[in-house]
Amino acid sequence: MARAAGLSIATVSRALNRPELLNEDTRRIVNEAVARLDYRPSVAAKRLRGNRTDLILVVVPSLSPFFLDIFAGVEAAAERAGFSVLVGHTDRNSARERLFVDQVGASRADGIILVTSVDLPTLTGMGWLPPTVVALDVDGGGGLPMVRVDHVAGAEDATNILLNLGHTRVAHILGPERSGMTRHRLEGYQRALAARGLNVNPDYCVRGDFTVESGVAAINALLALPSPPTAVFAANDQMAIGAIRGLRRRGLQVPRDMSIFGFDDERIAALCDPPLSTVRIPTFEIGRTAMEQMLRLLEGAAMEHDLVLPTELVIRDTAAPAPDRA
Amino acid sequence: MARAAGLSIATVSRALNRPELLNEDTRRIVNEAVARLDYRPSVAAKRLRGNRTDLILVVVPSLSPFFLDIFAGVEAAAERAGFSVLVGHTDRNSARERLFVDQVGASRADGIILVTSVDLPTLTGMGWLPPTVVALDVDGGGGLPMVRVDHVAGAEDATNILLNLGHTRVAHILGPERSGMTRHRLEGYQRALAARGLNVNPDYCVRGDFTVESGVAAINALLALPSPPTAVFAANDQMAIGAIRGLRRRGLQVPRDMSIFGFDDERIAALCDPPLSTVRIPTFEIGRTAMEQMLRLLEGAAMEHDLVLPTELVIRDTAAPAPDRA
DNA sequence: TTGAAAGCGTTACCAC
DNA sequence: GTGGTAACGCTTTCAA
Repeated sequence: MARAAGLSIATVSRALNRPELLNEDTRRIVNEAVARLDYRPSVAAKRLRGNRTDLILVVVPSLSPFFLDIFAGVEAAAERAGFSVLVGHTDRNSARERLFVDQVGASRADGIILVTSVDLPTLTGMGWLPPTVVALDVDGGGGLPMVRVDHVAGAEDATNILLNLGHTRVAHILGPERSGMTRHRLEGYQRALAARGLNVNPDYCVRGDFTVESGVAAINALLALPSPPTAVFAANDQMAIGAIRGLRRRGLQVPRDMSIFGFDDERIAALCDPPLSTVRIPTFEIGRTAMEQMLRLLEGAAMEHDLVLPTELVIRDTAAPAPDRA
Repeated sequence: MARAAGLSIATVSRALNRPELLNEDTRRIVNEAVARLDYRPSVAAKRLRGNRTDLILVVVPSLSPFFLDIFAGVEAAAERAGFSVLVGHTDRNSARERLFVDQVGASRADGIILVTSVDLPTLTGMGWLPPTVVALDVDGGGGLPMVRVDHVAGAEDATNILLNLGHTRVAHILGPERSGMTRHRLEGYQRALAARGLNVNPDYCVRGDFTVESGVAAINALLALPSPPTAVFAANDQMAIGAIRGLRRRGLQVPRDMSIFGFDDERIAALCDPPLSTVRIPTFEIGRTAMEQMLRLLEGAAMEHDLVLPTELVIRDTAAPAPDRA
């Protein structure tokens, strides 16, 4: 103990936390002793008293690059506030999710940020919940603080780009059934068409499952139509890339023969050939905002309980004017 | 406090930690009380006594997808041992790295896994160091426990594949200067050639900087040679993809007109067109092994101080027999 | 088999 | 301004 400094234990504590209360001399003495003994306050003891850990647990369903930027955002905001970030992933397993929540219950962390909860209803049904913020879930719910993104508006924007380029036959490759994301993105597509008085041709809505292969299959189905589209909005980048690949295999070029738009702005979108026009989800900002919400929650400050962040169009090289306009 | 269970504080503690010492009845009483009060032991208090946090800090230079699998490996091993994982990134900033090390010094975590240290020499020069494992650094050093990967052997294997396909004019696109990784991969390339009695044509070694663009530039330089190579081993996937792209722009096809080999097996390698043959770095295993080393370090158990993991060839579609053999 | 009590390193309250 | 001390919630001797 730093009482080898010849001073009382209380004084040392003050010197470290509220130096302004002390004599300059005493302060100096303490500082010297600290330096001499290479003394570091025990975080554990501080926690025992303060009942806080300055730790936030971020739980993701899977460790995909997509969540990396979210994490980066959380970390940025956390660091500024003196928090560190614990990471866990649930493997989309609801039991694991509950386990993590319990960890926080056991005061291993001050709060938990759930990036896309696996099973929100069960969670909110569990009597007590630690301070929780849900990020990126499509559907609101549970009355927990949320940070989300407007998939409908994003899809509408993307479709509008295609429409503004003069395309009138614009198809949509949907995501898997029963996914809220799929539903929202489809809705955005429909809205954009409706706003122009165009009606949705059911043949132009083909189902995929978010994989590259399903994109290839979808474009083949579209091409087999008596009157194929001239532009395609895919519900994610992978399927958009599949579409481009399918087109290329038939000797068709993007965007000369067909315009393509994706969604997500995954890393590969910028790297593929040609670079894909797509819709960016503000991942970093979602992470940052979620952490900021957490800080407010922890302080008991007033807060907006459902924050919706806008997406952003990323125009690259896969969308060109419609052929009759070119 | 669970002394509402009518028992002494010590008994409760025992019931939770060493139930075998107790009467079955008492044990039951405690369990009931625990359930009734939804009691959770305070981690903070436990730590104060035990002087450990059951936390491991993983520090990466940047938040790239590459480190994701490493993290997954660390987490897998950590979870099994009852540890949680804290994540930090240094932005390649040596001061930040020292900061994280200090965090551990302040007993916020029991140990630190440095995934590619920014500044190992400074660190080892800092008098005291917390339990530290270094993962993925190319050069050994500092006497710290290391988990590494054999870049030389990986590069040699890749080059040998090309050589075995009958190519005699095999070029290499190097990474940036002053990178240990670049040096090792170049060495592997040279070794493979030397083993066949081939000598290294300096024109066939062109410098890149690990970006797609530099790959395009490199392939252009190679193609401009009086006698261009028929196969290219690029020091990473990005440059390999750049090479493929450059080739395609000139109407050349891979692997028909040129064989290409990458290094790293990034996600994009499987997704690009055609899927890239490359060398996989066992990222998950590196993470797991590093954490296992950490566990040994913490226990003071005997351990190998420099573990080198093998790379793995991933044969996809970008390498074909040499033209005169086809 | 169980209970009492010391001690872990802080902070915060109250005296001096 | 500074020192004494209780309290935080646990583990771990030591006694009973």
